[in-house]
Amino acid sequence: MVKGSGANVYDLSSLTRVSTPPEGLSREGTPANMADVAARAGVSIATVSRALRDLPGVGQETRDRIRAIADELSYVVSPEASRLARRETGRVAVVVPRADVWFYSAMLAGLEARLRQAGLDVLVYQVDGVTARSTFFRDLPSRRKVDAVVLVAMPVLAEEEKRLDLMGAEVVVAGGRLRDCPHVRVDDHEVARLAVGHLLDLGHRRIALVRTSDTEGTRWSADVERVRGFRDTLAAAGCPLPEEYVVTRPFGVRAGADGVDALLDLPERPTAVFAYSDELAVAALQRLRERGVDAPREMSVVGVDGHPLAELFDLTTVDQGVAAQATSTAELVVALLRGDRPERSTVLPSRLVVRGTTAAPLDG
Amino acid sequence: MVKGSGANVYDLSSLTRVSTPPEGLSREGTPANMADVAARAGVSIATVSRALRDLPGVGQETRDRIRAIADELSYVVSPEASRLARRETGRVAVVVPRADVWFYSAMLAGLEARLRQAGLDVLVYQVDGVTARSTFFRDLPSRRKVDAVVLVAMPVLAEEEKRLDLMGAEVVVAGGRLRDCPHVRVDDHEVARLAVGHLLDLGHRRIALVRTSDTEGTRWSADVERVRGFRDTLAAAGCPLPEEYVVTRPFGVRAGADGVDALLDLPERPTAVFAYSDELAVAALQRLRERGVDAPREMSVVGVDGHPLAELFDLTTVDQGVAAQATSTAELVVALLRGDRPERSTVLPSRLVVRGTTAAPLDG
DNA sequence: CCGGGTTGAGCAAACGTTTACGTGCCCATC
DNA sequence: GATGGGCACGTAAACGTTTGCTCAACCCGG
Repeated sequence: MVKGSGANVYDLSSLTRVSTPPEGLSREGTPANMADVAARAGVSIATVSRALRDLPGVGQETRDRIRAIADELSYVVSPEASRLARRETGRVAVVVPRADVWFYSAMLAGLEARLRQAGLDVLVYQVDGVTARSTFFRDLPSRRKVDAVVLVAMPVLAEEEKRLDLMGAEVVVAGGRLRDCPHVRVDDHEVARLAVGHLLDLGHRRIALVRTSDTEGTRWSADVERVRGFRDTLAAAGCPLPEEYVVTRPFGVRAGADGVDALLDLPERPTAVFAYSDELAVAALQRLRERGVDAPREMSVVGVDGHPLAELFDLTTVDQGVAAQATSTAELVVALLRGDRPERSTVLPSRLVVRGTTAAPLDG
Repeated sequence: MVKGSGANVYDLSSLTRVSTPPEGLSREGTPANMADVAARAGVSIATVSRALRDLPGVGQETRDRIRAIADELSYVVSPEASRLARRETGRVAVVVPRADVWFYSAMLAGLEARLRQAGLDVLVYQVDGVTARSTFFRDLPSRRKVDAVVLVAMPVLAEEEKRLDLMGAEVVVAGGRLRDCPHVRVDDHEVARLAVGHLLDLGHRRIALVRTSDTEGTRWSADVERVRGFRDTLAAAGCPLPEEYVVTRPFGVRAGADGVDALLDLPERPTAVFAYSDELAVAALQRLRERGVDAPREMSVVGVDGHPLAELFDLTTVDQGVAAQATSTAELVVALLRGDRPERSTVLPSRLVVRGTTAAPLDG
């Protein structure tokens, strides 16, 4: 307490309604302020701020005293006030089509874990369907609420892309790419090549693809590339690809089963199926079983993802390391917010995991 | 700049660094302020605030003009400032053990959807394991950041419960109950009764339970009640229950498989299994198949949840209406924040869905 | 013409921090 | 014994809204 005409430099009127701070937790109800802590410690608000944030310019003794008092009052800073003053929110929005689908929930889980470590809060936005998406990009509900937005495998129309600039936050893409946004993904062409290459190696020549559609006409990079990888790999091996071998079904738990049905009813059945995701593949396996078709003897199945179920069902799959993608994306976000100039584009490896649902075909 | 001596009441110095607002989006970079809008409209900040929030006291013409200008500048309020002033955050924390497990992700999805409708943002916290939980309750990282906290099926120690009061926000529980917190759940005793009752009706007498443990010693109400329901129903029917028939395995995708293994190796096998969740049940079915035990002929299986996989695998289950629980919880939160006095405790119905994995036992 | 009610709008004080600047004070240095 | 440089801390101006007051103008019936 250096200068000050009297002892009490901070007259009570400045202390937001504190008249006689009771012994307990400041005034009833409302949580303690910095002002309360400052008053008790007999220092200025500025000093409290510095002390609590480990900034220099505060004596060790004062610092300890302030700490103790803050603790006693169980004081925490008001994030609103703090962020208003420092112009950043400490929040990141994670945008997914829906939170209850494994791929997205796994991404969300990984992102949250890593971002939390960095002291950032995670806001979830579910944006599903074309209309929800267009409203999202029209209103940009996350504007000014977050420091960064992570779009998880979200297809975006060209005109919507333009509005990204208005977001007023770093935009990062996970599990695909979009415009010139920094992103983290796997090489989906390679994913398909791994899966189909494995089937070719086993001797398959009649290989089908089962995928789900967004039913919305927007092309998502991962989708496009995976299909292209499928076609390219077959073409490179000189395999014919009848159009009926590419089956698209609306997203849902039955998609894989329906896809298999279509394939089994074909005059010339494929001997192997490349399923777009493990969930699809598991559903496919189940339907095969129901129809008495033995996998892998009569039909091989390979999925994509690295879903826990794949292990359970002994499913051959291309693991795209969702957890790694999530962590890497989170790190990208953190680096951008710190003002670093991180690698703007990371392509993580995918890995073929051979299990029991693929084998050589019965007939050559 | 107190009382305006001239026409320009809001002199530029108050307009945060605006010297000559260019035609475009206010000053470069930084988003537009209310002050910018006010200046352009030639009105006071207060009027802008009222106009944009549909508060009375603004002429229709002025209101329209302000709206147009705000639109043109693509202005959005700063949530920090707004919330600092009105003392509420407009945010709700959803706390789950982990986001990548179906039950929690489905809850999260349902909560987000409904809360978003109400204009609330959703912050996710993953709090898994006993140490993470104790830190969570020690630091209460969500303090002052949210208006309400939704704990989703989260076991809490007695001493941790005490700290809930410090949260400084409404605390609501989904999928269970806790202290005197308002909550939404199903009757888990009834859930077990439905499942086991169904098996008894089919003629089973040797019925086992497979559950997962949190490995942490904390008892979660739903767990306790489900186990009790299981025991009570069997007891009421005069069924013996050897202790080996209650199998607990650590959480994970293998839990169901491991549980089944233990049961199959018993000298006297049960004829039916009540699985704690559909994921467990599906894993159990798979292991039965691998070991050549036919379900339901040699062993009936019933799960709990209403997981999409249950339909796919034709699994008999007790649907606990996760979506309904989520929605109902969200509505409870909204009502509490509005200051209503809603029903503090809602018990939603659960429903037995009979499918193909349960049948009469082979031997009486 | 007058008084009272209504309406539209501005003033300024919060809200609770952060931070660029000051300002004494102590101590080492020449 | 000045000089000057840290150090510890205080001052006050942001940060961008919300909201209780105040006030002028206008309308209308009497």
